[in-house]
Amino acid sequence: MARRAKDITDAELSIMHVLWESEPCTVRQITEELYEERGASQNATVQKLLDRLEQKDCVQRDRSTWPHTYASSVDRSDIITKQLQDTADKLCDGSLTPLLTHLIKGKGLSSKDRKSLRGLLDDLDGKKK
Amino acid sequence: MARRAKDITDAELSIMHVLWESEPCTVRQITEELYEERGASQNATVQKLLDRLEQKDCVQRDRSTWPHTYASSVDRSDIITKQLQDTADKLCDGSLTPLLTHLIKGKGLSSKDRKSLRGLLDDLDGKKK
DNA sequence: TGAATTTCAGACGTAGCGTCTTTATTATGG
DNA sequence: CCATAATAAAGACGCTACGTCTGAAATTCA
Repeated sequence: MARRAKDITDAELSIMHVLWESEPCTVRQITEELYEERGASQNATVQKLLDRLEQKDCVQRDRSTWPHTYASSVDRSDIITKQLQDTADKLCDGSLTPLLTHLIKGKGLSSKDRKSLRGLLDDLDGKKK
Repeated sequence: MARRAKDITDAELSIMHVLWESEPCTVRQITEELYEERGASQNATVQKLLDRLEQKDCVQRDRSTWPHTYASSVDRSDIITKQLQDTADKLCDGSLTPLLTHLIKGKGLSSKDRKSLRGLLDDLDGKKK
């Protein structure tokens, strides 16, 4: 089987969400944000998830502080890009355009959305010209 | 952890691709398509994957024929929808619009693409009016 | 009926995930 | 300077899913 770069799991993603909201963070802060009661085990779980995120190059760890502080080294849009490219690879031979047309054809698009998208397209056309 | 509807795995997806190309299919046909040499074990693997796909309501199985024949009961665009919605749920609070703008802002968009997208938007506006 | 094919049920090894326990390390208040 | 609390580090555990394979029952056809 093809060995793709590791995906971010759900539990890991919940940690990324905390970091994206307020960086940098200590383990303690993250645990308090995610768990109702903060015991030793919850702390260790968060720590482990951070370890793995560090290995995946998704968070940066500052060992000069005590306690260590963590900051995200990828932002939401990086992950969106990766995810969309992944979907395109698996389902559309790698081309993103089918995803786009699919999204546009879908229901949940208000007239305001359409307007702003048209604006984006205009910008692109303008720059290219 | 949240229990989402099962995703289609890579091996399962390769089977779906075969079905999407030519339905209905027997196990044998699929195996021949996917494996160089077709032994008993390869057959069983394909069978098992089809079993799981059936459980996930992704393929339909016709037990009145011999050998049984299989046909997809979801098409590519259903899975694209699910996948995009999944991404939106995880990364954009469920809204698809960020994905769209993200895609449009991305590089790989030719002027022809932009033109056809604009056409799609026009169609939508027209119908709504 | 016998041979070949297909179906069915179940097992296996591997891997990842989320969690937890234990031990070592660091900082801090008395 | 020591005792205590907090944190870091390392590793184990149970679970689930995945892809694969084996062995036995069922079905078709010559």
